[in-house]
Amino acid sequence: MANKVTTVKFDTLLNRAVTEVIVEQELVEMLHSGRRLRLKQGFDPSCPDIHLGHAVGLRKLRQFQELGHQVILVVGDWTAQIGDPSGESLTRPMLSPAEVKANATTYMQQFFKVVDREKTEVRWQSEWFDKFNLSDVIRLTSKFTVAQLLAREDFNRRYKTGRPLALTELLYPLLTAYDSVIVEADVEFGGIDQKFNCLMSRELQVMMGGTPEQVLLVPLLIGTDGTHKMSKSLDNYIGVDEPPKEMYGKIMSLPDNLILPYFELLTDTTEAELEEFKHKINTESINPMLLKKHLAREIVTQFHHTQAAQEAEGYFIKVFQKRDLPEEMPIFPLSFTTYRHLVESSHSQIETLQELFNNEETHQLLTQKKLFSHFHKGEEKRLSAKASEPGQILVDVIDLSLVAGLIKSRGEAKRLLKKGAIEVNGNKITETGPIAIEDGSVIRVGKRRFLRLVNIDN
RNA sequence: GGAGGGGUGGGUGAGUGGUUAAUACCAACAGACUGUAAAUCUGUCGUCCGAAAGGGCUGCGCAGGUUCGAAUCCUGCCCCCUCCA
Repeated sequence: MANKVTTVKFDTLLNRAVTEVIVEQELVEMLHSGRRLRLKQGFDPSCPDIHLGHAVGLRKLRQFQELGHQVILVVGDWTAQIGDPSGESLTRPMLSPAEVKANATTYMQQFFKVVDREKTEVRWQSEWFDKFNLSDVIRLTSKFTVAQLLAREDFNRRYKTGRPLALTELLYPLLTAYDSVIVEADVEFGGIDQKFNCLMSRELQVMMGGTPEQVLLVPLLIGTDGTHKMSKSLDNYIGVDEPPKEMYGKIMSLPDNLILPYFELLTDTTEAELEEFKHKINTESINPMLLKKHLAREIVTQFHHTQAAQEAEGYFIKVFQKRDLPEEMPIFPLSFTTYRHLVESSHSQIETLQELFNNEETHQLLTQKKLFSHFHKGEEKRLSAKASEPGQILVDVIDLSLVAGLIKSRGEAKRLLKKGAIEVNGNKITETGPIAIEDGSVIRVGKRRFLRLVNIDN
């Protein structure tokens, strides 16, 4: 346990991927005491997805666990109803208990990809807040002043700039502070943006006759846009639950200047290696792309496994660097026979179609219906099935792409067409109109959108 | 209770009766380039018809109204902010 641990280890523990420790000296003493510490980590179940930004703190938790300490995961099923004030979205719908529960399950499944389940205790706010009555609320709120709460930077900014600030939002820090009191937290973990809340916890703990928790704040991770902190609302995040290929690709799309911070905050790369990477980048003695691939492998391995990382890399090289087709892609199933039949007899009924495709998935069924109804609209749109070779059908690729959801609108399709962004079996398409398609033909839009047509008659 | 300000496309935010499908920026998408889904450059960015020129439709909190014509004016409603009490 803690007594075996050297000061050198503490140094990394308290410095790498850490912005601030309050109060560092006290935390060091605690760590040396040999006591099993209670590490509090809260989460808001209205937003159950964990991304790499969260992972920075969770990795830190994990490191503490490896020294034998205990994590207390507090499920904010009450604070979820208020909404995290930093989100600035007032109109967050209140979640039903069932939704909260479902979200919590999702969250934990991701949470335990990083944190050791064995050394984690899960507590729900409702354990204590369900019993709260008005006098409890008054007792709690009377301990703080408005000025104190407005000291929080984002409250203050919103107040000053005339943006909405709900009364309940001011309650948020008080409730999370109360959590700390109940779970008897020794150390609270959070991003630097949680600093205010954590400090409130300390104050309240003292007011209620306890010892103030120590606070360990980790830096905010910059998102894929390269400027803002990673967050779901900005859609610049990489989820820990994303498929390997997606995760790998998103990391490759990071601006090059994020390579080092990501290595530092999200991997176990040694300090020496970090220095080496830094040197190589500064002297331009390595193509940043290679380092980024290394980073992507590391991270995908961490959240999936080595093989997945290799496959993702293979995919990346094949599809994006070489611009080949991927081995697997979405499939558009279509009965060629039926297709011909319907195209030839323009008066076929949609109902007939429904019957024909009854065994297909609903979604596909719908899209196929649309495809055919489109052809039925105008005479000139009718295609001559006879003109095509056996084993082929004539299809307007644009229509097909629209139906399949590959392209959003006809307008977009036209624009893409003009730029040569659409290809079929490797040949660029430059105008609308029917094209001979066979079983297994591939439609590609841009670099990333693919569709393989499959004849279900075979 | 009183006085005033405001709600615009995914986001920020211009626009106060026609030249506005709506400035700008961001995001997004595509193309070129590239050993990166980096960077850079170029273009696109409501939707439908059309090869195109062009033409429909929908659209500026919600519902009505005035007008040849409304994001812009009027009425009611909903929501937000500020000050006074």
